[in-house]
Amino acid sequence: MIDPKLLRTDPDRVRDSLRARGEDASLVDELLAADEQRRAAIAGYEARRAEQKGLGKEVARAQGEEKAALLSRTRELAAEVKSLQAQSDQAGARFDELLARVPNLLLPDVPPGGEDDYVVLETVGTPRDFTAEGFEPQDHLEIGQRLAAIDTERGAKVSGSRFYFLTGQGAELEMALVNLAMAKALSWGFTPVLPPALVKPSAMEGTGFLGQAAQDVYRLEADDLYLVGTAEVPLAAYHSEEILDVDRLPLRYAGYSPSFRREAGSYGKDTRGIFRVHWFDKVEMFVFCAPEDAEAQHRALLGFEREFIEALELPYQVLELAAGDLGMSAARKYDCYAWFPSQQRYREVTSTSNCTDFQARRLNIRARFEGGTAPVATLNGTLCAVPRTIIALLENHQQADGTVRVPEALRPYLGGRELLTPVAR
RNA sequence: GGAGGCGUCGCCUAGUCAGGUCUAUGGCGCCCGCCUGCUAAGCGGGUUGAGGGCUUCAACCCUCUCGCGGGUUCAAAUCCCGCCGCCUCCGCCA
Repeated sequence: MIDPKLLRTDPDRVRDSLRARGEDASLVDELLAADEQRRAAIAGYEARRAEQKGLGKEVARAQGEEKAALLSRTRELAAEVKSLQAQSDQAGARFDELLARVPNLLLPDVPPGGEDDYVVLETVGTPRDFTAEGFEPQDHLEIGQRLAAIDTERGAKVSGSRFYFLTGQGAELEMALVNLAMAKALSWGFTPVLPPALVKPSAMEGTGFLGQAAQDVYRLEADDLYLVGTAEVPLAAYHSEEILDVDRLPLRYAGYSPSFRREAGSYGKDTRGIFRVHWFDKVEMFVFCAPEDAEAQHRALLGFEREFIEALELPYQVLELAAGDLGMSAARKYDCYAWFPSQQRYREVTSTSNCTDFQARRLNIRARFEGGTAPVATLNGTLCAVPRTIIALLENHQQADGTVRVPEALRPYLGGRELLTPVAR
């Protein structure tokens, strides 16, 4: 959530942020009205309650008739206090509910517009010219099937559409990618984490995934648990309700976990292969830091993502997303899009968000700064989303003879192998 | 799944049976000060967190906070109900 004090001190800033995201700014006026009601109700309750407590002490001291007289007075007061408390609770709940609907404030210079209004910050590397090499590039599914690495047919048989098995070299590839990613993260000072993939509603709510994104989340009705769509959720909630040691910030974690997404509303989109699936594994970076360090940490996360993509020798672009495409929690977001030869375009492989203090407020994660405790900033970034990374690898490094070249950085994690080779089935 | 025990302001702890100056005790740790060749000890004070009032700051004041949520009562750390977590034992299982 945003800082509720801002509503009173700088409501126009909140309005501007809502408008830039393409949302209705009248929410701010509703909130201001609700805030006033809430404050009045609380003040009324607190005054009466103080009176009641004072009388209570007199009752404790008094004896006999005096006590009986006091008791009859305080009985009336008790009823009044109870009703005032109910009013105050209700007004507070109304305010909280409205406040939870406000998305994070944008950072300066976030590009205006929606999904298509991203800004390409940089293009790195050059897509291969397969025509000049004299062969037609195949798409990842054909390559994956030839290598006996990807099996979507049996995925559909066992689990339904948008499911797959990684087998043989495909399974080895995931292990290699994850090990490379984790080794790099470790060298950068991240703490490796294997988090739970099922979380309570509070964790989902706190990370902002039960807002507009709720229809994309799997829920286990019988146990009131959610399947996480990213390790960001358990990693963020890891320190919920805690006051962190400011001297140990930034805290940086690299979580490896499965990710589950219903992909509601994407029917018919990216149906071939493993580009858009209901389940995949991912290594996710997560940072807790002081608010003033957040932008620097964000640039660092983007740098780590780029280093990983470059280690895999993939051509890519760095994008800054526009206001309307940030999601509820992010104040700024950078994506890396890798070149996909079969589609002749760049597609998303990583994404990093600066959530400033938005998630920390919801999850009650603070640190003791000079001048008191205050929410920290949280940031997240994809290090390796396995299926999309596999797609990019297979397609970009395929060769005319049907083999796939293994980039040098990955070889140590594949027993030194330089090539993935077709397997008869 | 069954039985029992436990959960108090950083850590430990008193208080819960017999509801009321509990405005939560004491110790450790930590912070500030005094004292002091230095250090230690000693002495004095402070030390849960949140929201609000006053507001330049500080001091001060109010409400909430004894795992969480309800209930009983004029009044709940204390009584009742539900839930969560931890520990011990039993059963089942990768």
